[in-house]
Amino acid sequence: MEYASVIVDISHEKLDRVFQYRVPKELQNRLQAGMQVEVPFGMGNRRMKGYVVGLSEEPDYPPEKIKPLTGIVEGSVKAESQLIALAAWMHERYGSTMNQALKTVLPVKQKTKQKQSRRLVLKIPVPEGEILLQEYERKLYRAKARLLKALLEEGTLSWQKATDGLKISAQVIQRLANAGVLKVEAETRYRNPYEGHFTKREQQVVLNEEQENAVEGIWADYKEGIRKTYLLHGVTGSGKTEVYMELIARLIQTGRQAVVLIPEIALTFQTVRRFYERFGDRVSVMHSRLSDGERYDQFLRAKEGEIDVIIGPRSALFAPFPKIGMIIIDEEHESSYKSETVPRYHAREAAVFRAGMCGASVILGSATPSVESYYRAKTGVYGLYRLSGRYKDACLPKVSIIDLRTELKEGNRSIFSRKLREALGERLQKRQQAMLFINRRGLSGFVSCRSCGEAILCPHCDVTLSLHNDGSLKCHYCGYETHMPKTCPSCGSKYISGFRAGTQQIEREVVKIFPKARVLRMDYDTTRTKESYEQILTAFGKGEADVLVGTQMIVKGHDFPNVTLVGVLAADLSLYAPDYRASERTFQILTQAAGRAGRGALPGEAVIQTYRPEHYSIRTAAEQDYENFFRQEMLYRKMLGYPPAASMLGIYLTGPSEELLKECSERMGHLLRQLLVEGLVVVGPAAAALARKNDVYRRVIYLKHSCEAAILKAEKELQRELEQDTIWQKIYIQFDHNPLNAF
DNA sequence: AGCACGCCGACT
DNA sequence: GTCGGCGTGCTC
Repeated sequence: MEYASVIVDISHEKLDRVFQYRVPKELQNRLQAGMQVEVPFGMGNRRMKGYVVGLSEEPDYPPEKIKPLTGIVEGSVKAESQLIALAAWMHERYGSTMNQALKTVLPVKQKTKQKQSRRLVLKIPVPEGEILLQEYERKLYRAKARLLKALLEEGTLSWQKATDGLKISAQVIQRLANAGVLKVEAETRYRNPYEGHFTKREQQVVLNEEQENAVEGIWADYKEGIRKTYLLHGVTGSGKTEVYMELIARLIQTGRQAVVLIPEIALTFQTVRRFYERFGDRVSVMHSRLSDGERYDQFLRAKEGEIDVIIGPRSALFAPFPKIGMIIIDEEHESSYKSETVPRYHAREAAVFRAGMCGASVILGSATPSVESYYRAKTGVYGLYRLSGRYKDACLPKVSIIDLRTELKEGNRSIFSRKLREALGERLQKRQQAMLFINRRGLSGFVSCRSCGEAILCPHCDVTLSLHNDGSLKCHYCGYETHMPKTCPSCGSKYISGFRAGTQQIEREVVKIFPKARVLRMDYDTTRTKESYEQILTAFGKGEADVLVGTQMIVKGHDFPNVTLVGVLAADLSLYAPDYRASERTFQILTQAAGRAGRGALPGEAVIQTYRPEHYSIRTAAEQDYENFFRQEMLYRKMLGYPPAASMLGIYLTGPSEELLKECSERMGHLLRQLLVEGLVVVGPAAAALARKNDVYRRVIYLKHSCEAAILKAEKELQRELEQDTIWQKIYIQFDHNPLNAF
């Protein structure tokens, strides 16, 4: 193949296309798609890196204008053509440049890291080397002679020493390597980050009837060549992992590989151990603590066929396995599966696409499935299996809902209800542990009434209005604006204010009431580093504290058998996030929180305090009734045209000038409203939830339509319009399909 | 993105 | 007359 199609490593729309380069003869047998190359670019022929996305015999461009590429980037490897196709899909679907898509998909090794960690090893017998050395000296091959001499003396030489100390160029090393005189080896052989911690154990796994049913059902489909997506809906502790492992064990027998995606936070010692004990070192674990180099090594192992299973966060999806048979996404409802940076891909969607290419099945597991996935399962798009029993007879905790309005009426102004205070005292006396959880995710100063519990909502969007410093209330979806009222619009009470409560206050309050209690606090302030996060959890697990106070992070991950009480301080807080997914998140977080109590032999109890005890997501979470929650939530989504009842596209506009951005966003809103797409709803423009970040202003427009094809059509047409005027080049525009979080 | 070409204002 | 402003256009 004489010509290579290259995407240059500059993320700019104007350069987001392939450029052809001639492949020098000596590289023609080595160069493959997916590799990184160095090319001369532009009139100054400045050296750029780029990705090879294709090779061809014939040029598509006047051959006399085609320049030769200058080299292959050290350490770059051939990618599965699948991964390039996946990048192309991401580029298309999420509107990133091809370069950005390739960068997220292809493993790249840090050049500096590699140099230090490589060494040269002599590969021929010493006598033979000495003869060769004489020949080199005779022919005045100075560099080769110098290198060979050093190797004959030392046997091995670090790359660093050879290049810097002996001034040997990479080309000379390459040539000697090709001649078989030496070999370049990675100093640190593939390191297995968990090696030695666990041993594989042959174990008799006994599945219960529901687990058996799921495994046999999915496996029967698989054997018949049916590939689809399944939802495994199993309550916490019902043994989803056993189902995954059994399926993986069978899959491996057929010579295929499996990818297991896990939210970073759930990637604990316990999870990892179970996989190691079952599959031994044929498993690789990706971990945020792995350096880029180590991550790359794991990918290399996958490529070389040294492993069958890879476990990791969403990026593990890009493991270069030759033949994936199953992709498993555990806790599929977790928002960490959606990338927060361009390309804003969702691992679930990307997994389904990749599975389609390589003939794999996808298994989504969750105790509280996302509304989208459950909707698809209900409508028959996904297969559905249920696990309803907790094993070892552990029973679900007893949940009580406390109405904080009643507490207020009866004179209790404290953040603890009488019930919670009593329960807490009881645990302290019995030397059991308790967790206090404050649900303050995505809070941006909403206003609620302490008397009736109502929050002030946007009359158009049904999400909470945000209180701004100037005293105004604004909607982050449509831009509606009003003044902060003096009294509650629904009941007239004057107990109305922005809600302020944090983990520090709770900690202080606990110590005030129970001076002897040992309290640990876990929130963004106390967990700046990854280590402190684990330290706190370990300390609490060892019983070094009686009470753990924290935000969302305490309800995910670790099991604490001695915790018998979970208190949710204000369950409705997350209901007021300015975001249509607020109810769904509240249900999920409350279900998870309640599930933390009584994981061991002792029975558990959960106390949920709220101003809105009648809200369906709080009620159904207390009853652990997903089905009922889903029914009510779908009604709401249908009524207001939110996903999955409709399709939604977030258009994010950012720029340094507030006026220009405002003008552009208004012009875009106008353009969109003039598009001839029937039934298209244009919401906004409005200031983003985070209206300014690092002095860059942010605005949003949302598109809604009952049919996704219409949204895609509108997006295409908008993009065509945007090319007509250079004004759009002055701001940044991003597209986000079915956004999960407020921008 | 970066770099050259090019066409107008204020300066040794 | 020249130096330098940044608008426009191109990059295999």
